[in-house]
Amino acid sequence: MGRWEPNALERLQDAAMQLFQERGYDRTTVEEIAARAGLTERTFFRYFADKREVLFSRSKELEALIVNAIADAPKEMAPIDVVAAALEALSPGFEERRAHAAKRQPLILAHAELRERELIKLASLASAMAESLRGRGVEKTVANLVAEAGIAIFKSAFERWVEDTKKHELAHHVRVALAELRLITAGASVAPSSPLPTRKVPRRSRSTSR
Amino acid sequence: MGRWEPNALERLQDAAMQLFQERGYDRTTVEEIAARAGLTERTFFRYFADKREVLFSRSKELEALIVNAIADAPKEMAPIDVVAAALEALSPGFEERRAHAAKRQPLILAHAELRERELIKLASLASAMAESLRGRGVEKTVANLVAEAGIAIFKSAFERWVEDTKKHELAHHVRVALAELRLITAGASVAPSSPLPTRKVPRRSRSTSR
DNA sequence: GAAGTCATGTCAGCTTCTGACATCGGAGGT
DNA sequence: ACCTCCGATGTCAGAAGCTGACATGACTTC
Repeated sequence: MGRWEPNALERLQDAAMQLFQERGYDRTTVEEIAARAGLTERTFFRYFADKREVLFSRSKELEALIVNAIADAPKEMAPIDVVAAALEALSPGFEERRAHAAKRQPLILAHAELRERELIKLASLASAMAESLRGRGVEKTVANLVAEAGIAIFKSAFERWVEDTKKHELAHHVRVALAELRLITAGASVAPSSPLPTRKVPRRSRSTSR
Repeated sequence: MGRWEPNALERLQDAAMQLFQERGYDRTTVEEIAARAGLTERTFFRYFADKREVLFSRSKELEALIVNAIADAPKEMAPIDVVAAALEALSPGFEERRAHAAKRQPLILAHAELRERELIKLASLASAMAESLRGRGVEKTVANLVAEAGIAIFKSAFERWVEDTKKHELAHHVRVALAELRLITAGASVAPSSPLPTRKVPRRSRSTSR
């Protein structure tokens, strides 16, 4: 494998985070990041397709985790519950990185460029989820909508998790968001019987996989 | 107002679309676009913050339409129905531009840069919708979720509208998407009574505004 | 017709990103 | 030990996107 100093990729990521914190994202050049990592600009672009990617390289792992969780869920489980369970399964991994997320998220929110990148990562995640659902026999348009609903739940849950001073874990917020989504869509049309229930945060419906 | 040849902005948009069709997005430079419009590169960047924006300048109008439709909806209407009605209200405007959308959408889907921009426009739309819902007294987290659900519905509906060989109007697809979303979330947990209905695409629940 | 205003042009420069080619340092074979 | 190969990194040149500062030209207004 690699000779030279090891972990070039991580060194670049660390250097980037440091510099973004020190001077802000747009007053940091790729050349500076590379220099701090003891590398050259050209090498940076061998590891990351562009400057933004240095903050998003973990997204493929996330995608894999979710896709697997969806594929492995019990056959009878309803698609929306499968997705919610898959999101809950991310909880431990997120818990480890709460501190990192707390630094990273404000940075992303402050820069449209980075917001865009985050959004396309989520869109890619949605596609992967939809694909995985179709593997379970869910029809295409439904799979797409469930995946989008899953993203909506995740966004809502993640946002609250980051801000949560009580430090509830992500899984908790996922359950809350799903319950809220159910309340929201529980109007008429499908089951014209029961008018919105009053209970605020019902117990979740299913267990987490993995 | 402006002297010189009028409609610089539209000339730039038209030139851009032409060139993107002829050579593709990334083999078209801003300089070329400006030249075809009879202007200079510098002027292009006075009208559009970056190269991508030339394809997205109408998004603010869209946002305004939706925000107003939400604000003007009847008091008693459930938030999700308010949003769906607002989306249905866009139908006529979209119908006029079906041909344009048919050229533009494949272009966007083929280029990650443009996908990103589209996604952030939708995110901005979601924020605006949530804000407008809060103006109706909807609680913050609920407003955010309803807005995200609205975006999910819109994406689903728009995608099908673009591909629809039968040329149903957008409003129709919005109703279908909302109905599907209701089926999806209609599991247990909120109303543990009725097991998933079998009907595939139920009639819509509410009327459209405008 | 002088002054002012606003859209546009000109120019210089930075940053991001890429292709082509050179180099360096270890792995493995002999 | 030596040679050869290969993969990670460096070097260089350059295109394209984007910006600030300032100049210019056209049309309005008084």
